[in-house]
Amino acid sequence: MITTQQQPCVTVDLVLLTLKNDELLASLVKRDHEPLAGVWTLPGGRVHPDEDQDALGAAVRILKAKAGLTSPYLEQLHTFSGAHRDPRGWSVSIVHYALVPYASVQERGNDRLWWVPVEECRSLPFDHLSILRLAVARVRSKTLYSSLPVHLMPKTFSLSELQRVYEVLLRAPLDKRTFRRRIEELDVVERVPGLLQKDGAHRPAQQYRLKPFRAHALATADSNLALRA
Amino acid sequence: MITTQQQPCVTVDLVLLTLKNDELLASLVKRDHEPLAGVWTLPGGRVHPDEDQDALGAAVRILKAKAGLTSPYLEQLHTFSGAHRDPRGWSVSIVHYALVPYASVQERGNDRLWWVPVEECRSLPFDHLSILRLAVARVRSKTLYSSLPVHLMPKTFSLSELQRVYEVLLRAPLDKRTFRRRIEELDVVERVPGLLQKDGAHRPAQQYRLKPFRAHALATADSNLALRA
DNA sequence: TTAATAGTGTCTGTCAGACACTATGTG
DNA sequence: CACATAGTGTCTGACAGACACTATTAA
Repeated sequence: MITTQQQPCVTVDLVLLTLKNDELLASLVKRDHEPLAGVWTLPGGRVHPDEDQDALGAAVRILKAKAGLTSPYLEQLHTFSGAHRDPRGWSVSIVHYALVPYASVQERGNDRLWWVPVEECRSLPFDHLSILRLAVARVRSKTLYSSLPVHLMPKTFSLSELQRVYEVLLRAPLDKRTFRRRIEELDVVERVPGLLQKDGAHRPAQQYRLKPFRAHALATADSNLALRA
Repeated sequence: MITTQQQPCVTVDLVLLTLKNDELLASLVKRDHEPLAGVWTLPGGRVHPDEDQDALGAAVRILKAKAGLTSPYLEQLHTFSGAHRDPRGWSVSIVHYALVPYASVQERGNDRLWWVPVEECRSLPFDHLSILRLAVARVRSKTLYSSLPVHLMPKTFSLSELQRVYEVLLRAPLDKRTFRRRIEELDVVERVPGLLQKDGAHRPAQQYRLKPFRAHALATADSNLALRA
């Protein structure tokens, strides 16, 4: 493989995010090849032209292989490239980010995944720290004006729980009335008829779920365009 | 690994946009190689690992080579990839978009560039029409909340001219007072001291220019994050 | 009853839109 | 002067934030 050097190596890396105990977590895997075998990095892998339709397809495949997840919210983030990001030479990483409910992470308990609070990630190999930071920034930014965080929720949830998730992502308290008005306008969740959550000495909460047609949003491009147009 | 063929071809394509006579124009070039030699497409080319630092560097090089332009607003748009977008096989295009003042297009008059009103682009080879549409949508979207369109303006301009550009991009009339309040808040342009534009039987207009530190914005990532944080 | 959280009614300050007004040039 | 465009003052309706209030459960 002397000429492979001429053509850049094309990979897909993933930033897999979930929320547990009011903390945003990212998943890392242990590298099994050199260079840096045994070091924790973002999950990723080469594109397989023979089996992947496109980069999104590769992301789906890698997500399935490394995390056992099949249909979370998945969107292209940015493409990182250059001569110096990987010691093996000029490389391209088409980075995608995914949001997963912590419940589905637990279901498919996967020892090879390590979930780290994003705030505690201070160093990662290659350019993976910048990648992680960009993904987190993107999610926080979209949280300001979209319903993106619903993809971090379990199948059903209360509006108070959803508000808590927004507050964690935005690192600021939100007003209950304002929050509920916004969510209603966004029109992405619906009441689960008759389902209440009783969990303590207080009024039970109406349960909500993602509206069906939004449930498997695989955004291939800037889906926020529609929101503001 | 027998597999140089297996490695996808990595290219950078450009959506070069300018504004002339109240119309948004995109630039096309005539392909000089097969397949589709002689057909008009978006400018682009392979990444040159030996001379390009990264994809942005390749974009800058291609922009210089094909359009003679050196420092317009340039930003990564999206990466298009897959087995079916190019007959030669699995390919990756890291698409960037650039905004250029029509004045600088004229200076470096380049016969090989054809400027087409984006509304009139009804078909392009490969997936270039989707690419063009996404770029235009991105620019229009950012116009709603950012100062992006200033990069389409000549060195100095009046606020009325800038408003006209916003109106063309948004395809809607804007209120003068509201527009000027917004531009002032964005804090990206400054008065050119004492410079007035006299062009008719009416009060002359104060000239403005980009604030210096923003003049050469080469965004490597989502620069709109900062705007909304 | 109290405590705790769910959910609603409603006031108010802010601000975008609307638009009338003034300013300043040419002919 | 008339006319055209530049630029400003200011009113107002809509709405986000604030917060008090009611609702409903367990203990």
